[in-house]
Amino acid sequence: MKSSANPKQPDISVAECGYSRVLEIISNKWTALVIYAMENGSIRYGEMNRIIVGISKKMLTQTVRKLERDGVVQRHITPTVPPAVEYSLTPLGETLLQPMSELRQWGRIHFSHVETARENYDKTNKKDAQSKERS
Amino acid sequence: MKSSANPKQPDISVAECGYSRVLEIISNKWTALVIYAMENGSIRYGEMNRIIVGISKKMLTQTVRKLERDGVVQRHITPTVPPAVEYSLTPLGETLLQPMSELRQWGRIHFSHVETARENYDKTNKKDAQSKERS
DNA sequence: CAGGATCCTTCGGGATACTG
DNA sequence: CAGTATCCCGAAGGATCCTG
Repeated sequence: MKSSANPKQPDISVAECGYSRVLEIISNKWTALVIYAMENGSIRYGEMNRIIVGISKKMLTQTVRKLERDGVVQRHITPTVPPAVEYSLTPLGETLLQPMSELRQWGRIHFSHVETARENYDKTNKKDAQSKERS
Repeated sequence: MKSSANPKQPDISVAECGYSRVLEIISNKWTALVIYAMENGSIRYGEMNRIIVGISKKMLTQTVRKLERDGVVQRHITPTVPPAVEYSLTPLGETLLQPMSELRQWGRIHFSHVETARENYDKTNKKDAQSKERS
């Protein structure tokens, strides 16, 4: 509600930043993995559940539903006796692969640097009360 | 612990995906905004607190500390009478600007599409119990 | 097979008050 | 000015059981 009283820089708001909107879509724990599971085409529910290490059926369903609602994923139901459900990226979903793969690249290239920085930081600031590291 | 029993596709794990590592860094609510606040150079604590709409001092400090620990941000303290603290991106931090701006671009370009998809989804699946939308 | 429903724990993060 | 310290709540997410 408060307009910028400081002309030096524009206000940065969550609402106006396109970035926040993307994070709203892909920032949770499993979404990215689910999208990657579909980057080679259709994949079945159970297959994803096996391939994505550590995900529960609840979280898989929840994640995939949210992505479907956002229009980045589609469901194809084959009404066989045990129902077979296939998931795949929509054209909109495919447009996400590029920017996401850049982030993944960044992680591969720079993450060791980040880990080193963390060790140095923790070494310098000897505070056991923090214990923010996850060996 | 369980190795891939399915040779058709490699396992996708949180631990092995570079993407998850990046999200670990930038996926929380404020990090991206804080980084954007620094993309034009050094900026003071209070200035960020004013520019980033809605952030609390607690969250600003917490976010900036985490980024410092990860090596993407540096602190410069000028020990004047009221201390002046400047924050800026490290070289490592600057490498994040590019992939992040692509995500931001995606949001600007495609988010209206997502909103439309949501409306259609909610219209089709008339379930008030869901109420996942945030007008 | 592909979920839905429930319960329960953890944690992000907001509000407020205090400090060097 | 630039934080730190507490309290507290709602949402994220895991575990378990049930179903068409």
